[in-house]
Amino acid sequence: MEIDKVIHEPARLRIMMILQGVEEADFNFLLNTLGLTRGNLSRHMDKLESAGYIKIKKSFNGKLPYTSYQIMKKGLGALEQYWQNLDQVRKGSDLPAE
Amino acid sequence: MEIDKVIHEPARLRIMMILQGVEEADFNFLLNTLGLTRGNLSRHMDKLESAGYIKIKKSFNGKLPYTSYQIMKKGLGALEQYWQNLDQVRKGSDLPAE
DNA sequence: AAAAATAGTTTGCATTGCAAACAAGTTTGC
DNA sequence: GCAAACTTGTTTGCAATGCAAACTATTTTT
Repeated sequence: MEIDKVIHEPARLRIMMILQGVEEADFNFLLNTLGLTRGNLSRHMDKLESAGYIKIKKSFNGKLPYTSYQIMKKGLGALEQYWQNLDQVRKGSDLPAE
Repeated sequence: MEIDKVIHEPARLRIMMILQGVEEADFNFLLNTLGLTRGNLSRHMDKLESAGYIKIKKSFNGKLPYTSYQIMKKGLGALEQYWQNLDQVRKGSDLPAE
């Protein structure tokens, strides 16, 4: 049993928990909600996209760029698995000779 | 609410969960149980000691050095707090405007 | 038209996890 | 009895990562 490092990072875990509950969320919403710097948020989203956990949707809001994010099936599955794995650790049932 | 990075590292979280349940555990027991390298384990234990979460007890088993570890009150508290914080994240109740 | 704001991205640094190399002694084999 | 191999850890060095400052590109304000 391996803890998923992509999800384990607290900022990304929070992002995944947010995305799990909504249709989609945009850059500024996440920024305000999480209190990260923009650079930091940008990198985290890249990482989540590289893992195939979210989709980045770029468009324009009027003339300004507008970026929003959507969790993907793979991301939902990974998130669920993550919590299950953590439950195992919590119960101690990840140790041999239980 | 801040996730405790000292505990958050999966290897150290497992170590803390083990130490929580026993009087004390020695180096080789942790080594075999967790499947880390010796160097890696040594560093993790240093980190936990620096945080004041465990006590390192050095003695001799016959003529060979023998190192064992014991969780401290501060460590127990931090571990409990850690799980509480993670529960908050899980419930989404760490977000503003809940 | 210059200055400030918006919306992100890229770069660079400091920290950290990890294993290889090292240290210090002990036991085994010849 | 001494060299080789084992035990028990620690230290060193590298690669990856989180983080914020600096940058890009465009738009809005003054």
